[in-house]
Amino acid sequence: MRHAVSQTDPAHQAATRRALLDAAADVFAEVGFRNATVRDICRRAGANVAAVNYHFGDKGALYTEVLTEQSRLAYVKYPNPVPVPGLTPEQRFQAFVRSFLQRVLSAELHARHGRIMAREMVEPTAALDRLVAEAIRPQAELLRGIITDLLKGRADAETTRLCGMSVVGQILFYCHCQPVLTRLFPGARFDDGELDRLTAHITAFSLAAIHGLAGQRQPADHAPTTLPPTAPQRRRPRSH
Amino acid sequence: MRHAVSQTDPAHQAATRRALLDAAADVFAEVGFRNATVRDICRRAGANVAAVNYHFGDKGALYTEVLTEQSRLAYVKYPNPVPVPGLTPEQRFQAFVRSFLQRVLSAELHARHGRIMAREMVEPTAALDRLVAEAIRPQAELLRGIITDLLKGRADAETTRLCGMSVVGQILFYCHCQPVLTRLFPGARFDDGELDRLTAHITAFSLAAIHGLAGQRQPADHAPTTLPPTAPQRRRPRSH
DNA sequence: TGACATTTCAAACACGCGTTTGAAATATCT
DNA sequence: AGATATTTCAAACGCGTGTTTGAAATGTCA
Repeated sequence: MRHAVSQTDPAHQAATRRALLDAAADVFAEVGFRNATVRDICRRAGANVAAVNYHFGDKGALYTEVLTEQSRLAYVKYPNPVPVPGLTPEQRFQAFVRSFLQRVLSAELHARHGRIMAREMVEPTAALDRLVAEAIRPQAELLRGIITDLLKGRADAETTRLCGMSVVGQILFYCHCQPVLTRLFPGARFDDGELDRLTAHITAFSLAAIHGLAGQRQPADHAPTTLPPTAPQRRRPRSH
Repeated sequence: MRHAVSQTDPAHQAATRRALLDAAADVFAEVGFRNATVRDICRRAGANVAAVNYHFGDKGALYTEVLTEQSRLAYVKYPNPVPVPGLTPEQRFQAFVRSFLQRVLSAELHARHGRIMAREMVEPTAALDRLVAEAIRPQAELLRGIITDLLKGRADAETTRLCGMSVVGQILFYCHCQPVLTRLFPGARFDDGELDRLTAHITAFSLAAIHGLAGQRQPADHAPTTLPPTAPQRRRPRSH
């Protein structure tokens, strides 16, 4: 080593940028875009107030970058189920619910993705359009395909769509209404520590509903409640 | 008549107060508490900037009053189903879903209640504790009772609770995720114009699910999809 | 070493916010 | 009519915000 890394060398520059992104993700998840202050973000990142404007242009550009990165991180860590040929629609459905809940509730990701998304839905910013196009719509299409298979052609497109929203509504509930839930059931937890329980319930509830709407008999247990999570979870490489 | 009502007479004072409450309800529903400005509220109410502080003390007290009033208005206009002895649990369930959707989506109430509640859940203010105690908890208890009857004692308390959250999650979805829905399905509407369709779907979906979890055969149609709304809708008297 | 580029920093700027103020306007009461 | 209380209003205050600025610090390279 030649000398200690000083404040203005490239390594430290990248570190400042990274620290800002991390601090901003926390702050935006905690209080939302409008209520977040640049001063708070910089303080947590150990940087000067002017750092955000220097590295990202303005507060809005920083938010967009945080949104994109957190979404990407969530999908990399908890990807959607890959369409393995042998799986039944019921198994694909359970895997879909589980990975969705993980992305939204994951403690390891500080539930950042879910919290930021919840705020973005109730109080959209300019970034929502891109988010819908790149993340939400593919997700909706994936679910629609699974539900179409589950219904075995016994329901029209409108019913299929409504079923999809019933499923997503159940999942997002634990993310959107967390403050109410903690007050309503002070002892209970509704985070990713309860992931298995929540996955099992939403899957059982929804499959019973969809099978019922399809006019089928309720099959006893062709949807195993235990299933390898979603896919081999690889960490993405550190480089960018 | 003696003379035109002037600015400082008691009638006009009450009118100013009322105009502030109305304008504030709109603004809080549109942009939330923190993003709402006293100046905007006063401008819409046709009042001076100082009017809020004079009539309510401060912005927070105005918000509390708006929250209370909008909640009361929603429940007065769309009350919970009264427990008529002759009704089946399925009928009570449908009535519960319908009145809940009405309160949250009602165009006549400008969807104020639903929008304000959605914001309060994602970004709670000091008023949330009282709201949970006075409005949300009784609502949860009512639903719990109906679901307990539907399950006919064939599920434990935990499952009952999870079923309740599945139902509420489906309902609130149309309120919380409106911005996403309009982008995802540009042609479709998810407001109280679709009340009958949404009520029918959520009821059918949830009853099929609950009956399935209770291990029952799926009864063909003991839950009529048409039902007198909730209760005779009386307007509350104008006096206060 | 000296010229140049990059990054950091303390300080300040411009603006919008909730709130306060003191006077003006009007109604009420004797 | 005169005194008093209530309500409205324009103006201002104090503060926090996102952003800008110009200099200082540090790196690179000839």
